[in-house]
Amino acid sequence: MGEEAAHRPPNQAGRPTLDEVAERAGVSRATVSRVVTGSAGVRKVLREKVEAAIQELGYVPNLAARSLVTRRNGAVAVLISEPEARVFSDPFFAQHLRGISKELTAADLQLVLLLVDSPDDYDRIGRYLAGSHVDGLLLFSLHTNDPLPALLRRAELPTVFGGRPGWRASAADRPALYVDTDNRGGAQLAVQHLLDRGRRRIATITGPLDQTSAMDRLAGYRDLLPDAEPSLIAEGDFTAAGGSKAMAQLLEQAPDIDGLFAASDTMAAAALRVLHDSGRRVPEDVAVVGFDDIEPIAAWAEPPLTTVRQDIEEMGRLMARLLLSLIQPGTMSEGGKPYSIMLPTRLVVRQSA
Amino acid sequence: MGEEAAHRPPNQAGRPTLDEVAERAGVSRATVSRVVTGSAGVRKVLREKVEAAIQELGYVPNLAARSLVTRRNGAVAVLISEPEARVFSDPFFAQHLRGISKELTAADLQLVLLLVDSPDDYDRIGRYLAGSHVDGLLLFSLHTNDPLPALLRRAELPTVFGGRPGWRASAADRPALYVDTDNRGGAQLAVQHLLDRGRRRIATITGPLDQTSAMDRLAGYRDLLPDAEPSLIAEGDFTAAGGSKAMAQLLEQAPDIDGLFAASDTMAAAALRVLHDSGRRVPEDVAVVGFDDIEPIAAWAEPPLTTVRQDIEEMGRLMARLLLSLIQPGTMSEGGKPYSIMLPTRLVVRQSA
DNA sequence: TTGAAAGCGCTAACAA
DNA sequence: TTGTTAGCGCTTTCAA
Repeated sequence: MGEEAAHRPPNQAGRPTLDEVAERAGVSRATVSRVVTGSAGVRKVLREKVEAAIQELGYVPNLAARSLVTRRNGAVAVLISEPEARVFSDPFFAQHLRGISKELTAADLQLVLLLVDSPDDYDRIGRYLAGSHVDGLLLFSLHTNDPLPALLRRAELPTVFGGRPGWRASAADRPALYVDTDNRGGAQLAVQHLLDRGRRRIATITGPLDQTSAMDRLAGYRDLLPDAEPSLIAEGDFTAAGGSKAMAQLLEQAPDIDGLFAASDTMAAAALRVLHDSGRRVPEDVAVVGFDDIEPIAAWAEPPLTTVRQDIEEMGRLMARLLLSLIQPGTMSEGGKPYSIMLPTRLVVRQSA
Repeated sequence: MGEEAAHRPPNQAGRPTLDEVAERAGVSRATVSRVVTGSAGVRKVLREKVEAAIQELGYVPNLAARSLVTRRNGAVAVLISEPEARVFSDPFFAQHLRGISKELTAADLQLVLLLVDSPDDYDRIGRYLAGSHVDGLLLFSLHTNDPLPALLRRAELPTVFGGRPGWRASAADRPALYVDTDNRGGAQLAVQHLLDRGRRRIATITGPLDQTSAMDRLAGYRDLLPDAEPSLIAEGDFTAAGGSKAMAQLLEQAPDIDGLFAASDTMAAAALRVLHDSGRRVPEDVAVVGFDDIEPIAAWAEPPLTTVRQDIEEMGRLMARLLLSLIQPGTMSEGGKPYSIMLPTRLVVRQSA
């Protein structure tokens, strides 16, 4: 009972604290802290003593304690707000995450994944984001009517968007930072390729038109085909089911089409099947170009898809880097202000067009 | 200069603290804390006063401060240790994550995603896990020679495995908790279906045999075909490329096969293509059964794949629930000890067999 | 270059 | 039922 230790709860799973390291190394807490944080001004002798003690004890700093005083959390949230099944029917987000993870890892930041499932989640997410648990936010897949931007304005969290956000910014807002694929240019590439192949009745299956990526791809189509009749355009939703439906609709409205630009590989693959079932040959009767270049879909489609490649992993990496420049202003090599980024696309020619 | 506030750094983005709420509500810090944590014993009058103050100030508790004293973090790590591209060529992990996220969300826990990319990462991951930043760990995709288990033993973190771990436990270890699919039973389902269809020369393409899921699926095949010759078995790696190669090898070794069980849909789809290119018809000449039932692959294969369905999202959900029972012993409804779980599979019959 | 000491925001004994 | 008080483990002035 007289034992000091008996009164204290065991520290976290018996892990050593900074004080214990200090005692072992025969220095003060402050010195150990300096060594751990890598700040200058510790003599080599002492530093080595401390490092040895850290090694022997297996000391690992407690992040909670640290961020309580530094007001930094060493963590970044990734928020994916896509209630539809689409998210999980293609590896789009997985690739993004990989890119993000690589970059964050290099900066020693943790990735906290926030998935929005139902509208109820917005509340919880809002609380979390406001709770100063993360230093920044990477935000995906906004539909134009998404309630998230409002939440964000309150949280005042450094944020980078994946894909150009679609809402009208009010004059007071800072411009949103984003990383996007050149969707419009990519669509132009696709349509130009179809034109080069001699196609003249070129239809398109769009994504959901409340997303900028879908809108931009349609805009690219229209750039080259300003006079396309409405019957050549069908709205899909980036899913296979939506692609099938849109393709069937096109075939009904314009049975004489000889080219198709589908705004995603998933929809293109579905269209391929509908075309096949209708007795049309690809590419002989109808040439098809997709978008994304998602390998298991595009390369293994029947026939393999000609498609517009976007580098998703690179997008993720750049998003992370942009966010880092926001929350660690000194760290980044570039001196200038951070800018939104538009990544180029390129055409991958396989057999469908 | 005489101002108190002038000496203090602004608190996190100007966010109110517990003290400010207390002052505003005219109560003590402790009372506010009681209200916030929902612990009993606060009069209704005071509670309402506090709640009003919280509302007005927009107070959100600082998690770092809280976990510093509670020694709980309100976060769970998901560690995916799969250096190969496979992870990102099928939606396997995305589905898992969704299930996990749902369950964790309900328990108000955050999901911290840890991705292992290169061997160097193990070090960082080990440090993170040891740094008491998370309350538990969900661990995926262990190969039998994975260095992770050793790291874990040191970290002493409550852990649930996705898929039965493959290493030999030493007697001293607690048995590992895991959630797995009945891989062996599923494989039996697949082979039995081929037998029922009258196939007699049934080959299999396995996964990488340093993973238990692959080993178990092969065991299921052998259960029904104990006399299968070695030439009917080819090792793949769950990827499309590996599936193609294995299929080509099988065709060479045993050109007369009339049935195939591929241990993943991705490999089955690749095999389909090789079979097609070799002039064989599916299912007439060779009937094919896959494993997973990953929709965009299985349903859209040519022809659509008959396959063994495993409920991946449910696996994720159960993993999370199991972990919760470990780290919140009181909370779970079941009184008993936590057990490893084996999920059933079922055959989805489409056109390939 | 080093150490002493204050305090980050919160919870949880303990007292009242 | 409420308030007082003592830290959780760490960084960071400030003095020595």
